Amino acid sequence: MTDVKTSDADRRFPCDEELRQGIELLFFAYRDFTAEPDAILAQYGFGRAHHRVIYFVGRNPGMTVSDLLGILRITKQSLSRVLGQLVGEGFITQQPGVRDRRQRLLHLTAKGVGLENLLTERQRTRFADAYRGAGTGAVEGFRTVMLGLIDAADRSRFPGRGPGGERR
Amino acid sequence: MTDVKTSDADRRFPCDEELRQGIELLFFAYRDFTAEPDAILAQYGFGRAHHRVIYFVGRNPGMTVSDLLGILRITKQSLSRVLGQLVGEGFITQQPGVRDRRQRLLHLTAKGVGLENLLTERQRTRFADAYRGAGTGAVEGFRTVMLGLIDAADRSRFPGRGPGGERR
DNA sequence: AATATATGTCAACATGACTGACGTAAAAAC
DNA sequence: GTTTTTACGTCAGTCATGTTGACATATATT
Repeated sequence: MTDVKTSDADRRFPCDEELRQGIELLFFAYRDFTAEPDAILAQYGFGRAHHRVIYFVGRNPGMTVSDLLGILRITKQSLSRVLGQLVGEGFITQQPGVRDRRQRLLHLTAKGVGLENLLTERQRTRFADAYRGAGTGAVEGFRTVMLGLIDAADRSRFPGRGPGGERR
Repeated sequence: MTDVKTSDADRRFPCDEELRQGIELLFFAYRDFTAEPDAILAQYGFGRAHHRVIYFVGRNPGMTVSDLLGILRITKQSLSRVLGQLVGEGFITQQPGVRDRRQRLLHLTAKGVGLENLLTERQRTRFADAYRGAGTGAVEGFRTVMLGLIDAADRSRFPGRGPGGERR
């Protein structure tokens, strides 16, 4: 295991400059990370919101509308328009849940999988390049810091390797 | 220096699961990172766009409108509305450049500094907690990966420590 | 003197978020 | 078995933030 140990001396108070660099890294990374898919989406008459829905439904097949709302943290009215378009244009299907027939379980269609791949491909490539250039130790560090930035309640969405996330 | 060396064996191809976790880490981190300031901004009748302007003007006093447009990557018409409000309500001042009198050099007023601190404070705290919990090695890794995600043209905005960023 | 640059402005439009109100079907509780 | 809660949907209106396109003005540059 890449178990770079973290001494107590390592856990000092970060200075203002470091913190602001973090803030800016996040801003620029997000800006550039979303730019390519946005350009593709525009050709379909879709926006970033559509990508998010397609992405998470692709990642969690059979998820409920509530699940999706919990991830996106938007209102059902906001989701409704976007999801409605995706269902209407045949990218996503809804089917009643078996245990609970009030639920509409969401799945990508073949067409939906195609678009998901097209969009996410760019983002995967961006991460693959960044990861490969950085090495696994850096990737571990990246993961640990990112988990620390995320609200504690949502850290459990990232199970697995490394103590960084679960602690605290 | 914290010079964790990165062997060639370390630079393997990341698997799909790792890449998707990266994508999701970025989504959740950005979502949670912006939530607190957004809530404060709403009380001022402002939005996230105002925060971005206040942040970068605070960080680069005397910057030009062009500089700001280059960072935000939005149109001047979009910026105009937001910047106009901030100037109109006394958070930002514009003064003609000395060398080039066409420029409007941007500065925060005392009121602007106050709001900037109020907003950015939350984000700094979030980063401080994440950094302290992770240790300096992890922070280095975070920085390296984030730089790799950012378009090469903008990496020079993050000078200094570590080889991770300048290479490539 | 002509051209390019830095900035601003008017107008129209799209996206994606919000609130509030109301409706329906199915599950859960009493 | 009736009531209540839950999951989901919908209509209507509003706001913030982005877009394009056209035009204006002052100052630098050629």
